[in-house]
Amino acid sequence: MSLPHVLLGLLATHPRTGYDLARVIEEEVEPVWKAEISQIYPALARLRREGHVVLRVLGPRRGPHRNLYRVTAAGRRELRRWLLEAPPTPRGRDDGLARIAFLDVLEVPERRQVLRGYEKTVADEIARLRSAPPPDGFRREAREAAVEKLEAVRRWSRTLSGRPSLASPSGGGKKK
Amino acid sequence: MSLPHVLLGLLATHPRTGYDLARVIEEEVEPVWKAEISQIYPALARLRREGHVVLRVLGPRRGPHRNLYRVTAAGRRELRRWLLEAPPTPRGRDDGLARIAFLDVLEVPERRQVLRGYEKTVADEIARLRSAPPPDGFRREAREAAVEKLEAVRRWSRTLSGRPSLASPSGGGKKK
DNA sequence: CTCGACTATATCAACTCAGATATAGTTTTC
DNA sequence: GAAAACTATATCTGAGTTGATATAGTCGAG
Repeated sequence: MSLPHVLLGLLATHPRTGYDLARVIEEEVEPVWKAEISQIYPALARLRREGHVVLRVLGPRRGPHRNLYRVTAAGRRELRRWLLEAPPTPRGRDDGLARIAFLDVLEVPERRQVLRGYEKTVADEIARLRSAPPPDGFRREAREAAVEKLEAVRRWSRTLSGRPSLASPSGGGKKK
Repeated sequence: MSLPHVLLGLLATHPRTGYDLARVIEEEVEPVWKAEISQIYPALARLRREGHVVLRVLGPRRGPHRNLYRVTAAGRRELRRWLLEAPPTPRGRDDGLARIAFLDVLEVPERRQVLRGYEKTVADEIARLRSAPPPDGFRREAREAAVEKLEAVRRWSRTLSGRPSLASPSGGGKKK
């Protein structure tokens, strides 16, 4: 439900084409929200139907023709409304942690292997985000927050791996 | 792509009905993975078609009849395969942070308001997870990792709110 | 004894999301 | 000058996800 609002947010500073939006999302808002180009075109069409954006067709200066989208006053109102609305509780979906949750079914050496794999995935993503040029404004802040989340799970994962034995979970304690 | 594997993971310890699975997911694996009951029934049917679980119908001891699902050897193999597979890079989707990313379009007092709302959502979720009884085994570890993520964004958000002015992002610096 | 809560299965419509494919002009590289 | 890479729009299939609704038996409260 947030993709249309992300698009409105990006269009709020200056008008862009669908293709531009896809690039900006990938480069600047990615850890916080992502979308395939195939998702963006229908979303823009819908925003247009709802009167939140208007479209101007540009003659092909270079390359094929471009559809330039611009936010309307109604679009800005809708963006404000969404921003001030309370966010839903965070989506509970993390493929890496889901694997960790069922580590009991594996033997101890395999548990270590899974943890190493998880740490690598997280570390790679942190590296990718750190090496990319930081976006402007609060998009930069949001990205930093995303990095903080990743750093937190990395620290946690290292602590778990470093435990003398992964034989039994929760540090071996079984005080129920 | 992970829901079937989460179901296999839960069924690995003992057989359960679809309804049981929904309850366990909600209570124990929620911050890491979640699913509506309407998603679980078709997923079980598919696991059954694939030979990863088998079904036994129980006569209605109390209430309506129950369909009890049990993992097969093939199901355990599939679970192991998934566990040892490298996890995909974490899903980039966070409704709360998405709002933060576009804070520039608001006036400073409204920015504070949004941040307070975000902090409240995060704090509530942390409280909810802390107050719930901790699950067994690595499910507990996974939940703790999820809490660590939330704590990280909470710390980050408080730092941002505490800045003398939210007038310009990135601490007011504009070194491009 | 009726009402509401709980257990339990199941389906449906709508929407979101991912990946592939099609088309086509422009620019860059060898 | 041909091939590859880039800009740009668009559609389609399939899978994932949500929320609503239907059915029906049991149990406890009033």
